[in-house]
Amino acid sequence: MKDNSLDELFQDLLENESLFKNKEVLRPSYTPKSLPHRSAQINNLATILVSALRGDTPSNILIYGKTGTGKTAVARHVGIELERKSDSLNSPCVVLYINCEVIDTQYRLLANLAKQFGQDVPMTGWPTDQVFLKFKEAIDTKDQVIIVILDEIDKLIKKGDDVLYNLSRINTELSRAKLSMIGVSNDLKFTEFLDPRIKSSLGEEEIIFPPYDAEQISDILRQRAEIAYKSEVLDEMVIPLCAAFAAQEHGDARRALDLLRVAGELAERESEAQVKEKHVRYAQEKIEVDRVVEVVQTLPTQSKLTLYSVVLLRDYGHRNVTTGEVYNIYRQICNNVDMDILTQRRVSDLISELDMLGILNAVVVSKGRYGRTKEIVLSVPIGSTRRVLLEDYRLNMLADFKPVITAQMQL
DNA sequence: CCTCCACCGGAACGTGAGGAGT
DNA sequence: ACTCCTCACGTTCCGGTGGAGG
Repeated sequence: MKDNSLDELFQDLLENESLFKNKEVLRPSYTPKSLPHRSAQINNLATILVSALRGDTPSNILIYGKTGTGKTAVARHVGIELERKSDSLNSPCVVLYINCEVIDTQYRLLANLAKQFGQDVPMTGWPTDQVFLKFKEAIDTKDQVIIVILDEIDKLIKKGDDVLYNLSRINTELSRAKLSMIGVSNDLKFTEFLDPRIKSSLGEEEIIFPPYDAEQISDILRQRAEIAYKSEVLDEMVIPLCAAFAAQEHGDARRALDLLRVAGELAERESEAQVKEKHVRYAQEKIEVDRVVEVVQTLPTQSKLTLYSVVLLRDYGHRNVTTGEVYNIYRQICNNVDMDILTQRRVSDLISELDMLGILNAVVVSKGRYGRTKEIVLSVPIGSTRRVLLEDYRLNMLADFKPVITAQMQL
C-alpha cells in the first residue's frame, strides 16, 4: 500500500486471497451445533425443560455465569432442540428469545412478546396492562407451553421488577397456555435487589456456568477454526495462545473467538499467507485499545476530568497516586476548563466507578501516620487514554496544561 | 499501646429532568 | 396543563479506621 491509485489498491486487495472460509462462525451471534465442555449444563437444562414436552409447566430457571461461558449459546441451543422435538411429538412448545439489553423496559418487552404472537401492538402509547392483557389473550388461544429466555436479565431489573412479577404469576390467569421463564445473568448477586417473592419463583432451578480453562477454550477454538479458516493457514501456536490470553480473562470464550478473528484480519491486512503468533499479540493489543477507546469516549465529563487528573500525575512520575493528589489536580483542571468543581466525596465515588470499569485500579491502603487513602494505578495504556480524553471538545484545551504539583500532599 | 492522619464510605437529603396518570 | 413519581447525580454531615510513629 504505497502510492498506488485507489483502483490498484482495490485490485491488490481483491487478488489478495482471503484466509477465511466463513468468518461468521467466529462472531458471538453464531450458535454452533455442538458445544464442547457444556454437556453437564445442557443435560441439566434439558432435564428441567423436558416436562414442556409432556404439556406441563417447567420450573423457572436462572442461569448464572461470567461473560463468554456459553450461557446464551446453551440456552438457545437447547431451545432450538426443544422446539424441534415438540414439532415431531405434536405437543406445541414455543421458545422465545429476548435480549433485555436491547429491550429494556417493561412496555417494550411485553409489546415484543405480543408481537411474536401476531398481535399488533404500537411501539408506544398503550397502557402497559393493556399490552399485558393482549399478550395473555394471544397465547391463551390454544394448549401450548411458552418458554421465554430473558438474556441479560439483570439489565431489566434495574428498571424495576414489575415485569418479572407479572410474568411469574401469569400462569394463574391462563387457562390453556403455560409459561415459564429462563433468566440469564452474568451478575451472581443480582437477585439481592429482587422482591423475595419473585426471587423464589424465578429461581426454582439454578444452573451455574463455570469459566472455561485454557484447555477447554482450545477445544472450542479448534472446532470453530475448522469451519472459519481455510486449512493450513493457522500457525500451530495461534490457538493455544488465543486460549491462554482468554483464560487469563476469566475464561471468556467470546474473547478467545474475537482474538482468533481479529488475528486473522490483521494477518490478511498484512497480506500474509498464515496467521502467526505475532498477529495474536497484535490482536490482543487492538482489542484492548478498542475497548478503552469505547469506554473512555462514553464517560461523563466529570469522570473524564478525574481520569485526566490521574493521567497528568503519571506524567509527572507518580506511579500510584492518592485520592487527595487526584483531587488537587482535578480542581486545577476544572478551573482551567470552566467546569463545576465537585466535592472530594463525589470524586472519590467517580474513582471507584472508574475502578469498576477496569480503567483504574484503586485499592484502599493505610499509610499509618500519613492517613488512609485509595492508591490509584492506571490500568490501561496511557497514550491512547490521553488521546481519547483530549478528543472531547470540553477537554481539548488541556492538551498543554501544566498542573501545579505541590511537593507534599496538602490542602 | 496509644495517637492521629487523611482519607473511606454510609446515610440522609436536595435538585432537576423526564415519564405516567388524570 | 397539572400533579405525582422515580431516577440520576451531587452535597452535607459524620462516624470509622489501619498502621507508622511516638
